[in-house]
Amino acid sequence: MSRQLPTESDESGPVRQEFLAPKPGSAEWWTQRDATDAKRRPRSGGLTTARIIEAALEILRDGGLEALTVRALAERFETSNASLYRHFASRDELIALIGDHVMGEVRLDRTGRGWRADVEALMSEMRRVILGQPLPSSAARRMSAYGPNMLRIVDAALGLFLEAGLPNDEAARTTISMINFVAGSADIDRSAAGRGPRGDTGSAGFDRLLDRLPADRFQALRAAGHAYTSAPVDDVFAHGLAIFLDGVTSQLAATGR
Amino acid sequence: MSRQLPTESDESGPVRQEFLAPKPGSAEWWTQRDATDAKRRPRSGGLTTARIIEAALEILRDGGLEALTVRALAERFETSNASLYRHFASRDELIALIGDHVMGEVRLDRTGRGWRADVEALMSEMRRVILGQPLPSSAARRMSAYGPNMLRIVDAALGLFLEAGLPNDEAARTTISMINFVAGSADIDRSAAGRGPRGDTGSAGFDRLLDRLPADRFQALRAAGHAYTSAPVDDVFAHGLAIFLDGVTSQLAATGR
DNA sequence: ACCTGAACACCGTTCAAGT
DNA sequence: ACCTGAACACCGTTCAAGT
Repeated sequence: MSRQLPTESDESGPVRQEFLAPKPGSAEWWTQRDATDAKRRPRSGGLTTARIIEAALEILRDGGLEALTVRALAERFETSNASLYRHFASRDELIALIGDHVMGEVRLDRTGRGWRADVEALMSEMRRVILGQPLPSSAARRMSAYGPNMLRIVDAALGLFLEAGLPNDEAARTTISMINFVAGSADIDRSAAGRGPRGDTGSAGFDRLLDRLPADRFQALRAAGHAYTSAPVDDVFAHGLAIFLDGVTSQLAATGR
Repeated sequence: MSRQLPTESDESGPVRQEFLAPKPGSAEWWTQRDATDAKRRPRSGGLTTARIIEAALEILRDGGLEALTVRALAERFETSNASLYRHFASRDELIALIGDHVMGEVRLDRTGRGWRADVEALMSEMRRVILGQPLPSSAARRMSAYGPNMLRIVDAALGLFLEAGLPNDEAARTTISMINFVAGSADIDRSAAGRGPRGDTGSAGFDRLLDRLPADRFQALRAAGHAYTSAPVDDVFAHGLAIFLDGVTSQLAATGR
C-alpha cells in the first residue's frame, strides 16, 4: 500500500539494504517495536497506540478492512490524518499491531486432563478468538506471526507437544501444522459467513449450482454434494480437530513412546 | 474496493436485495458467470477474458496484488482502463476469475496405489499450484471456492474419501478440513517466503528475537525454539500431511470399516 | 455495439510551516 | 517537540460523448 516510494532507482545493494527500516511484521520489526513506541511523548491527554488500536477495531467491526483508512481513524479522534503517522509509520504497521493485539485474548488455561485435552482446548480457543475478531485473519496472521501475543501461543502449543513426548523437531512441526490448520479453517469460515445476503450461508445457492453440473462428471459431488454444502462449519472443525489429534496420537505411538 | 456505491441510504429490504447483482465469488455469481461472458462480442482482434487473465497474472508475478491495478492492466493492452469494465464488473470479479483459473492447473491423476496415496498426491499437487501462483491465496481462495476448477478438486477429494469407506457426511467434513489445512499452510508459507531481504527466510531474525525473550517465561520456545525457527516449510507440510492421513485412517477404523 | 476522455470521489504518505 | 494544512501521486468506477 506504499504508493510513492523513492522508486529505489536500481538494484540497491545489500549495503543500502541495512539502512532500510525492517518490514512491518518481520521478526526484526517486532524486536524493535517496543523501543520505538516507548520513546514517543504524545501531548497531554492525547493519542496512544492502545487507543488507536481500540478505535481501529471499532471501525473494522463496522466496515471491514477497507473501511479502515487512516483518514477515518483520524476523524474518530478529530485530528488530521497526518498526526497519526507519529504513532505508526504506515497502515501496514497498524495492521500488524492490531493482529497481534487481538491474539492477546487467547486464554492458555490448562485443563488438567492431559495433553490431548489441552491441545483441543487451545485449538478451540484460537478458533474462537479468530472468528470473533474483525480483521480478515489472512492479513492479520501474516503480520502478527512474530508478535508477543502470538509467541505466547506458540510457546504454549510447543510445550504441550513436548510434554506429550514428541522430540523437539517433531513438536515444532506439529505446532506449525496445528496453527496452519486452525487459522486456515477459521479464515475460510469467517469469510464464508458474510457471503450471502442477510446471513444466508450460501448453501442454497450452492445446491442450485450443483443441480446444473454436467451429469457425467462430478459424480462424487452429485452423491455427497448435499452433505458438503450443508455441513455446519463448527462440526467440520470439530471433525478436523479429531483427525488432527488422532494423527498426533498415531505419530506418538510410532515414535515409540 | 467499491468506493462510491449509491450508499444504499437505509435498510433496503429483501425485496430490493433480489435486484442487486450477486457478489463476486458467491455460488450465484459463478452460476451466472459463463452466460454473462458468452454474450460479449468484443471488437476484432480484441480483448478476451482469457487474455486479460493472462496479462493480470504477469503483473501479479512482477509486483504482487497491489500492482494489479485496472490502470496497469489497461496500459498492457494500450487501451483505456474504462474499456476493461466491459469484461469484468469490478476488480473483485477479476480476482475471482484469476483465482479459479489458476486452480485449473491442479492435476487429478490417480496413483493406482489406493486412497491414501491418492489423497497424498492430491494434497501435494494443490500445494504445488498454490505456492507457484502469484495471487495471495487468501484472497484467491475466498473468491474462487465455488469456481468450476475448484469444484473439480472438491469432487476428486470427496470421491477419494467415499472410496476409502467414509459415509457421506464424514467424507464431506474430511474434504473441507483437508482443503483448509493445505490451503492454510500454503498461504502462510508463501507469505513467509518473501519476508526478509534477499530471500532470507527470517529465521536469523527470529533467533535473535528468541534470545531477547524473558528467561522465566517462554520455556518451551527456549527449549525447542531453534527447531521451530529452522524447520523447512516443506518438511513441516510433509509432517502435517502424515498427521492428517494417520488421523483419517484412525477415523476409518473407528467407523468400523 | 463497442470504446474512451474526462471526471468523481476517494486513497496513503510527505513536508513545510505553524504552535 | 509535537501537530497539521495542503499537496502529491495515485486509486476504482462511472458516464456522456464519440466511432
